This record gives sequence, structure tokens and C-alpha cells, in this order.
Amino acid sequence: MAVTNAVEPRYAVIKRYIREQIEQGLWSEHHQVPSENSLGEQFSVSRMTARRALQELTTEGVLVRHQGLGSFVAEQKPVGSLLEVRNIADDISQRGHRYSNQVLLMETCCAAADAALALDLPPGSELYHSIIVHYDNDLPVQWEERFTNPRLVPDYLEQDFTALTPNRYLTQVAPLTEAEHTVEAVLATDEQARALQIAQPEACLLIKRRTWSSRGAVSYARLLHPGSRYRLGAQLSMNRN
Amino acid sequence: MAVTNAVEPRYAVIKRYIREQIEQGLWSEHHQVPSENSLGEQFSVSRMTARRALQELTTEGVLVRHQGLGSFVAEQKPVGSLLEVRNIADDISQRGHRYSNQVLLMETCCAAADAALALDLPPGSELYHSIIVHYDNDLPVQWEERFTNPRLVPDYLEQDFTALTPNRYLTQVAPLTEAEHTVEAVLATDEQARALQIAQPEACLLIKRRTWSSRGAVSYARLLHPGSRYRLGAQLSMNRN
DNA sequence: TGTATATAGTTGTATATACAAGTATTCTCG
DNA sequence: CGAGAATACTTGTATATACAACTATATACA
Repeated sequence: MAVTNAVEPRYAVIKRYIREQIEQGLWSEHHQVPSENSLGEQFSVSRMTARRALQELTTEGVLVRHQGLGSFVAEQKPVGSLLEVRNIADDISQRGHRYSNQVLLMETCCAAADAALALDLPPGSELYHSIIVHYDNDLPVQWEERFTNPRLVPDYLEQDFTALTPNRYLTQVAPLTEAEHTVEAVLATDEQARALQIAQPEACLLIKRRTWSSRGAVSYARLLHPGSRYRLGAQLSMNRN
Repeated sequence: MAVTNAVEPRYAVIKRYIREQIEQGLWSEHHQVPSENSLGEQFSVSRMTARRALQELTTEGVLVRHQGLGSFVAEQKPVGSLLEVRNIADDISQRGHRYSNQVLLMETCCAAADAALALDLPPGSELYHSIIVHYDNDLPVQWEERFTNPRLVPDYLEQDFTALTPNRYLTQVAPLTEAEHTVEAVLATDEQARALQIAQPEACLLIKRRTWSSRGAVSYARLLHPGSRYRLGAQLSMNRN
């Protein structure tokens, strides 16, 4: 393969610069980025070229622009409508219900094959392991079993997850850049059925979620929902109209 | 509410013109649209303004452009990564497996409450009703129960669905513009378990899919997959990088 | 015939310019 | 002090121009 010798267009240089400022945390959400004119001076390009960089970053959702005001770093939101990385506590409060949870387990364990694979770690590595049941108005709606990479989140076990969801805590200490979900249907184990207060046999939705931050795979969670108390939804429309 | 008095920018006029040509079927997929220069002449604007229209339609996925060649109408693809409207027959062939199916039922029935609601029809309306089991290498992987609006697809019952999947047939006669999915976990009924050749009890993924064409709600399908033979997957990444 | 070369047409990048329009601040005047 | 006007700065729209890069076709030549 030949090295691509293509020169990077000037507007791309500006785009890259802005992205870097944001990724390095120098410009956080709602920070005002330089104006078209000042970027033009800074990079010795015309206003229209600087404008193009800002414009494209806007359509890509990195910036928001307001006429008369300026350009600002956008709030970071996940793309993809169906399976966003949501915090179940927020979902429940948003419905106007009371959220609570119970921590069943917090431990250090040795990675089994599947968890090690999911976190890109060698089998037998030390992992943090937690099991939490989430309640919606005292009705259990999710069994969360989670494996977390101790190198990226060293103080995971010291957290009080009745106050702050693991999901929320993790997104704070290791802002996630990527996520992967799979959805399948399984029967609950007896232990899970007891914790979720469901009769056996019961079909459950099992969502496996892997999340990455810029430093690597952070966490691997298995989220089990009683089939009778949970569903996923998605709308989609075609490109046209 | 005051009527928006804002004048439509010139580039927006050109965008609208192009979208209309496509929506009316005058320009179909891969059709070459006028060049920047000729659009500029046609609408009495500069090339850069015509260019902007083409450019934006490209980022919106309506057109594709190739340097030196021209601009072309893009293939219509659904947006949203997870639950596209896929044809299970295509999925199976794509994996290199052999696809087959068995039609268990084809009838006219009176809409039950849920089906009527799903298709925006009054309860008791006449509906087409079909049940088909889809096989991957002779292993049943999907139980498809479908209700179809006879006013939009009058000759549904005359089709030979062993040759052409309902999904594929419907997208041909009534190109879909919108779709809605829900995903839940349920236990298979005895009838479904027999048809899918699964042991009881078995957890199954139930996907409910409603599809619309420009003329209204076309079809409501319940797609049941054995939990042990099916899963859904989705990747998503954040706005940045 | 086959292979370069020229050419015409397309999109891509970049600039300079002009004016419109929205926002916030400052200034002026009653 | 308050209200309106002037202002400075921002993004938005539109144009004219120049050249680069890519593609397909036509042409010239060996």
C-alpha cells in the first residue's frame, strides 16, 4: 500500500484543530470557539475557508452555531436512535416514578473467558464485579451484572452505587466514546428470578453492553429485564422526505 | 402564530426542486442530476450556490457525488443502524446459508383490537392474515405473523411467498417510508414452539414491526425468533472523533 | 491496431467581496 | 433613570473568480 500523499485541505486542518481542543478537554461543552474571522487570521485562510470548517463540524454535531452569537461546543450526545447508552435511573425518574436499587455484590474477581474477551484483557486478569438490581416504584426492572476494568477505573469498588448509578459514575470518570450492544432473549436463572421477583419460567431481554473510553474497554455489563416489564422501541424513516 | 415571512434562500429552492424530482419518481436511483453549472444557469444563481444545494443534499444522503463524473441520486437506505427493515431471506443468503420457508396460513380475517390499532383501521375491518416460518439451512429461525391492509395491497393473498418474501413483496408494491419496531422477550406458545422446533419453555425475541408507505399503514408483523438462535446487535459511537 | 496525448466536462478547494440579519453592548438624549 | 439609537461583532447568503484534480472521450501518432 502506498502512503497517501494527498495534502490535507486547509479546512480539514482547522477541523482537526478544533476536534483536538475538544478531545483534550481544553474546550468543554458550551465553550465558545473562535469566530470565523479569528480562525481565518489564526490559520491564514480566508473567512470562507474557516467558515467551512465550522460549518461541517456543525452538521457533524460537534458544534452548534447561532447567528449573532457565535459557535459553541455542542453537548455530547450519542448517535443512533434505538439503543442509546441510557441511565436506567434517569429513565425511571423521567417517567415520574421513584428509582431505587439494591447492591447484591461488589467484589474483585478473576476474569472468566467471556468477560476477559469482552474487555480485551487476558483471561484470569483481575476484574471488578458488581451485581445491582434496579427498582421502579419498588418493582424490580433490571438485573445489572457488570465487569469493570480496574486499570481504567481503579476506585470502582469504593463507590456508593445506591447514590450514583454505575453507568453514571463510569461516564463521569471515563467519558465513553464507543458502545456496543447485543440484545437477546433468555430464560431467567433461579437466582435472577428471585431477585427480580418473577415467576418461573419467564422470558427476559438480555442486553449486553460494552463501553469504551479513549483509553480502552471500560466495562462489560449484562442487563437483564423481565420480558413482562420492559421493551425496546425504535422509529426509523427513510432518507427521503 | 404568525406565518413565517422568511424568504426561502436560493439554495433551498434548488434543494427542494431536486427532492421533488426524486419523490415524483422522475429521477430514480443512480440518475445523474444536472451539474453545478447547469443548475446555476437554470436557476440563475452562481455555481457556488448551486453547489451548496448539491453539497447539502449529499451530506443528507440524498445524492452521491464523484469528482470528474457528476452527481447522482443515491440509493434509498434506511437511517438508523440497529433495526433496519431487513429481509430475513437476504440475511440468510448473505451468510451463505440456504433459505426456505413454509406458509402455514393465508386468510382473510376480521381485525382484532391490536391489529386494527396497529394499522389505523376500525376494529372488525377486513384484514389479510398470514403466518410463515422461515428456515436457515432447514433450521427454523423466524415465525412471522403478519396483518396487511387490503386497501393498500389488494392482491396480497394471491402471492406465492415461497418465491418472494412478504417483506420483499410489500416493499415492491408499496415502497415504505416509515417503520416502527418494538423488541420484547416472550415465551413461545406451544404452537409456535412446534413450528420453530424448540423445547419448552424457551425465551424468544418478539419484534413487532409496523410499516408505512406514503398512502398509510401497510402492514403489522410479529416476528418471533428463538432466543437461542437469534440476537440483535448495534454499535454506536459518540459525536466526537 | 494500440498507445499516448489532448480536451472537455465534472467536482473539489480557496479566496475576496458584499450585504443581510441576529445579538449584545454602549452611547445618547429626553 | 429609562428608552431608543448607534455600534461592533457574529453568523448567513450570494457572487465572481481561479485553479486543482479526476474522468471519459476524442484525437494524433507510431
